[in-house]
This record gives sequence, C-alpha cells and structure tokens, in this order.
Amino acid sequence: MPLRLFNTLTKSKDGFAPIDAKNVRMYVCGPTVYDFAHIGNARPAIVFDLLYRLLRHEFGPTHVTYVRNITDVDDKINERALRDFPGLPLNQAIRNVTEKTEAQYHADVGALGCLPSTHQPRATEFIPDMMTLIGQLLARGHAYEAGGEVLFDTQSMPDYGRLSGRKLDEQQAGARIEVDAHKKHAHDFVLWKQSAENEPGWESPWGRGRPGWHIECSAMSAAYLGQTFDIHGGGLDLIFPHHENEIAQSRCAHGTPVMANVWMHNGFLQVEGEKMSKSAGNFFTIRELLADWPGEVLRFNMLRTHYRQPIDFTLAGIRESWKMLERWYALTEPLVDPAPDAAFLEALLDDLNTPAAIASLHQADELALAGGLGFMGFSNVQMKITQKSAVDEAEIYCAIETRKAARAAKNFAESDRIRDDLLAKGIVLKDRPQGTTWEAKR
RNA sequence: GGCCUCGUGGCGGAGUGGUGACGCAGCGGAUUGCAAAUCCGUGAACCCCGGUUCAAUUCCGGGCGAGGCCUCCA
Repeated sequence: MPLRLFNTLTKSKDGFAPIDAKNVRMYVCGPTVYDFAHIGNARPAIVFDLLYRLLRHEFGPTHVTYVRNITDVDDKINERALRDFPGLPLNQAIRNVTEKTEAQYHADVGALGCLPSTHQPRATEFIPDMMTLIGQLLARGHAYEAGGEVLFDTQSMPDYGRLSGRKLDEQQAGARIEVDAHKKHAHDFVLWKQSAENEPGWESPWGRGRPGWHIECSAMSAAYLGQTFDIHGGGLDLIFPHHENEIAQSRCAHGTPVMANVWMHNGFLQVEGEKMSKSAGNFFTIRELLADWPGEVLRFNMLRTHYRQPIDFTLAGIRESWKMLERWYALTEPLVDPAPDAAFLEALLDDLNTPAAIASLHQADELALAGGLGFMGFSNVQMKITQKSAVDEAEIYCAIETRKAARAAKNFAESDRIRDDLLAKGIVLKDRPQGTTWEAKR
C-alpha cells in the first residue's frame, strides 16, 4: 500500500509521489525563539518527526531531506530582549534570548523523542536570500514600495488565497482588519520594513530594515529544498496568512506554478477541554511537563490522537498513556532496527493514522510490538522519574529488603508500615513473582 | 458575516452500506498475608429529523451542538 497524505491544497487524501524519490524534501515551520516552547508547539514537532521516520522507511534513510527552521528575527524577540537585558547592546541582548531559547527548544523536542531535522536554519543567516527574493518580486511586478515598506501586491497573483479557500473579492476588507493607508489592497502584506534605531536592522536597497513575517520561510525552503519541493507542514493556524503568503512569495518570485506539492497541517491542542492560554492558567511549557512526566509518555499521549484531529490534553490521558507504554515496555525492548508488521505500517501509510497503528500493536506479537514502538521513536530508556522523589534509590532498596524480612517473619504490620511510608514519599511498591520493584507514584 | 473541521460506550479512539475494533476505567474471577502489579473473563455507544436503499452509524439534504481560522499564534 502506497503512502497517502491529506493535502490541504486539494482537501483530499492523495497518493504521495515524490518529485525525486532519491531526495524527498519536506519543510516544517519551526518555532519563533522568544520563549520556552509550550506543549502545543510539541505537536507539529512530533507529528512531522513521525512522518520523517516514515518517509525514511519508505524511501531510504539517506533519501529524505527535512528542514525545520528557527525564527530568530521577530518583533516579539526584540521586546523580550529589551525587557530581559536592558543594559546590553541590542544585538547582544537579542542573541542572548535567541540562543538560549533555541538550545532549550532542541533539548525539549529531543526529550520528546524527535530526531534532529536534516537542517535547522536560522532566519538571520538568510537575510541576503530574502533580499534577493524581494528584489525578484519587485522586478516581476509582484511587489511595490510604499510608506517606507516593501509590500506584496496580492492582486498581482490571480489565485492568491487558494490554500485557505479565500477569494479576495469575497472578503470584506476593513471589517476587522485595520487597513494601512499606504496599502493598495487590504491583504497586501509586508516583505520588508524599516527599522528604528532600537530595532534590529540590515542594510538593504530599501533602507536599513528587517524582513516581514513570511519571507524567511520562502528563503530558507528554497535554499535547502529548491523552488519546488514535496511536503510543507505546520500548524492549522498557519494556513492563513503565513502559508498562503509563503506560496505567493515563492511562486511569484520564482515564476513557478507550485511551491510545495503537499501541504499538511496538524490540529490544535486544548488543555482539559479549554483553549490553552496564560490567562486561563492552563498554559504548560514542554520543559515544565518534562519535570513531571517522561518525554516518551508525552510523545505517546500525542500520537494516540490522529494529527488532524483536535487533541484534548488531560491529566487522565497522560496517566493512561503511561500505563499502556509501561506495560508494553515490560513486555519487550524496542528494537534498534525496527521491524513493524504490515497492519502497523498500513495504518501509518494511511495519512499517519497513529491511533489505528497503536491499536494494531495490541494484537501484535512481541516482535511486531517492539518493531512498532521502535518505529514511532520509543526507546524504553527513560520511564522512571526520580526528580520528584524525595528518597534516594539506595534508601528504597534498603526499605524493600527490610520489608522482605518482615514479611518472611509474617510481621505484616511492619511490612505494611514500610510500604505506606514509601507511598507517602511517592514510591509505589510492586511485588512481582521475580521480586519487589518500585516506581514513582503518578 | 466568510471559510474549514468535527459530533461513535463513563473516558480516549478506529472503522464500516448488512454480526458496532481496540485501550483505559467499571464489574466478576485467578493470584496475593492484605494491597498494588499481573493474568483470564465480561456488560455498555454510532447528536436529531428527513431522503436514497431490501438494508445507514456509514451516502445525500436540513437542523442542533462543539471547535478552529479570517489579527502574532503550533
């Protein structure tokens, strides 16, 4: 069974045929590094990591190029830099913010079992490429200078809005959008804008300035993947305007009919039934969650829901995920070279149907179970959590031995006291046939 | 207002024009000094109203409900 993927562009599940089977090319929009990544950010990282693994399986590990960028130029980063490092020169302050945040991001998604992407470009390293693109857009009549900015002329592109299903003439301009007077059309968007003294800037033909919010992805994808490539991914919310504008920029600059053949978008994440927001108090960073839960449990919890479905992130769900994963880990060790069975692979090949793939593992034999777990990126190495435990391991083993002796002497009052004592410290004992084991209470 | 998803047992979540997976929880049993863990077994669902059909949860239409995007946002 060939790989089929849901394409936002066609709104249907289509068979996947790469442009070049020797080099399957995928681009995914990465984080803007101004703050710790939250659990919602983890979803595309995990989803497209799984797709990366699947593509490598289908086309060969050396025949897939996966690019996930780091956005390190953004007005939110400037604000954060000025706030956190008021005494430093701006460039230094910005670098402090972005380098720290970027390192944390890579550590976070690594802990969630995501492989490093083939390339992880930073936007600031591609400013010249962006200028080139903007120059091409101006030369081809798709952009214009006004009010100190360079703007994309959306009316110059007949099928602008195709990805998001928006038609320019059907939109009520100005209804909720504040239209800048210098724009020819309400949907025109910024490619380059001038920077004030306290803003980062690069010298350009249009004055000292910085790039708009969309041009970076057009530049970086072209640099690594060419003018036309196979898959472009990101969150649902990026369809408009970000991806729509990327398509407009890339196609109009290069004169190509297509930017990426397949556009994939993961659904949103809610927390305990509500939209995650700082004001609602249900905002969780990946880092916070990793202090309480193994990364593999968080990963498994994410994959239990199909990537296009909304997911409700709940405590009960994480506990259930841990339980399932723990039982499977007790049964088998995932293989270094995973060999999943046909049922598992077919589920994944059907638009990454991870719930069906996971369900198939319940029926699988030990080898196929290990193969499936390994395929999805589970390593079976980090299930115990000791950070929250106030007791050190030697003390636990000592208590277990003492309790063993008490039980042998049928002093059950004492053995129960030891067990309750450990439980109060967050340690659960399990009397298995092979002997007593322990784990952190969850 | 425009565009787009989605409504399956207590919860999570596949799938299908004709006996409604699977997991968690629950219940019964085994095991255990008692628990936990483990093992075996087990009841329970397709939002509403029409239509097409021999037959619809599955297809079509309408309704109701939930969510998202239209503004930086995974």
